[in-house]
Amino acid sequence: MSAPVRVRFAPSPTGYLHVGGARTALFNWLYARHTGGTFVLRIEDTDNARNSQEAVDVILSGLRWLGLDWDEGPLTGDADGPVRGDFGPYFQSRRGEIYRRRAEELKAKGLAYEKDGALFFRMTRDPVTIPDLVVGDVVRPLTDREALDPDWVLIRSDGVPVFHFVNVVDDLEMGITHVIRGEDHLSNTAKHIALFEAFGVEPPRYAHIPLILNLDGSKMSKRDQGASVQSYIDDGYLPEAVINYLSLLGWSSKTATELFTAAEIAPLFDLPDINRSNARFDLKKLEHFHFEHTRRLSPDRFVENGVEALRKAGIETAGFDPAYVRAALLTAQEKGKLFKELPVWTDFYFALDDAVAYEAEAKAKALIPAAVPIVSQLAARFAALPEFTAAALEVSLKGLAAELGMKVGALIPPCRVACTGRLVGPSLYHLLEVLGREKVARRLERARMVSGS
RNA sequence: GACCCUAUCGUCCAGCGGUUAGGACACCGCCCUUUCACGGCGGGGACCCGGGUUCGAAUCCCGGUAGGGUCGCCA
Repeated sequence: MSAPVRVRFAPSPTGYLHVGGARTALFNWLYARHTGGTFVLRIEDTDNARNSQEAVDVILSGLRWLGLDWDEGPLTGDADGPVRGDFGPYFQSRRGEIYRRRAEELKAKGLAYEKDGALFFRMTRDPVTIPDLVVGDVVRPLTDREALDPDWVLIRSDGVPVFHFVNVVDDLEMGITHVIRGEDHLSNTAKHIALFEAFGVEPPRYAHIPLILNLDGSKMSKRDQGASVQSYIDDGYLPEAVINYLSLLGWSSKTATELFTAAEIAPLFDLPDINRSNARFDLKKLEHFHFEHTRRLSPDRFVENGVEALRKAGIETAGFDPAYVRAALLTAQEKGKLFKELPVWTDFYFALDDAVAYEAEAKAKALIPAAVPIVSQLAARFAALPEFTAAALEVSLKGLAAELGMKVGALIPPCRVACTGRLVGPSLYHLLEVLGREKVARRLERARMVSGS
């Protein structure tokens, strides 16, 4: 029937991957996976001044982090490096010969002419109808400015071809069937369609997706909260959370659940279901998805991410028993915090010589003279426990509270601060079990002395 | 200035001529609870405005308004 779908993500290597670009890549990826088509990655590095291998690497690593694998395109940020696919080069900076050939074709057809050293395209004066899969048919007449001089530059006087030209030539040469891109390109599509017609070929199908704006409705620029994919990596978000959240910006599964992985979304995803209105970026909801996905994460991956997060915070876990590290980190999984915050929740497990760093407020509140008898009696009871388990510890602590005629809530803070240095943290009894008899004993003893002084 | 797109709770979505306008996030209250959370229960909160069409409009049409986008020898 219809030709196999070929879509592409064509970022310009500006040094960072914009969240809007990430969603464009995601929608292209989803459509390719939905249709069994091909997802192409092409680097639009015509603007030599700001191109570098590092800038391309940022794009590649961002996409890889998100799990958006491409079927064709560069394997590294090196424009002359290894690629996959038969439609290369995948860097526009390496496609000069193709652009020259296509420019000659237009000149031969009388549709392009030179003026002032630049090559101009003889643009149609008639309104162009843009059939869009998302918005419907859009009729784009010339604006008043354009009407003054409808022709536009294909190749600048310095010999560098402009975006509209290379974009169309590449889509044509690479056999792109569906152009899924931001709505900011909608008006310009008239130029692109006119060019395809000049080449005598059918334009691809277009799907212009709405933009992502800041929460206050302003346009999202580089410095805005959440604009860069790198910020999610740095803050320790789970990529599946970012994917999940982004997929729901402008698209809806129309099902009861909103919690999905990219692989689960692909079968449900289709172009006509995409919204027409812009969406605002709400970090709170992203955090919600992070929470949900984190709780569902396999223990192995959670521990792996956790160890890395601790390392970034300067806490080395290599010197500890792997089973201990694993058990320690896992007590924090249900909290669903960003991995950047994980050190605050688990650093006490790795305090050298059990010299727990007491948070000022926690110490002032819990490690006071009144805590001395509590801490020493707890220490005595814990020491006598046959089994050092969460369940036994709970019974023990609650039993002591009852005997002392005190509320359980009065014993908790001294014990928690003694062992963790903080007033909040993982479930107390579980954390005690993981720390183990020796560490808990040493920490209680130290807290007893600190409280008495 | 011209042209294009859009318009449902604070936010993201559902709705596609007849619904008590639904869900999620956020927010508020209560319960549970060793802290913070989780969880459970409950609550407040929206169809931008004005005209049409229709027996009947959130849904269709027109206008206005507002927001966004485009009109480069930037991408």
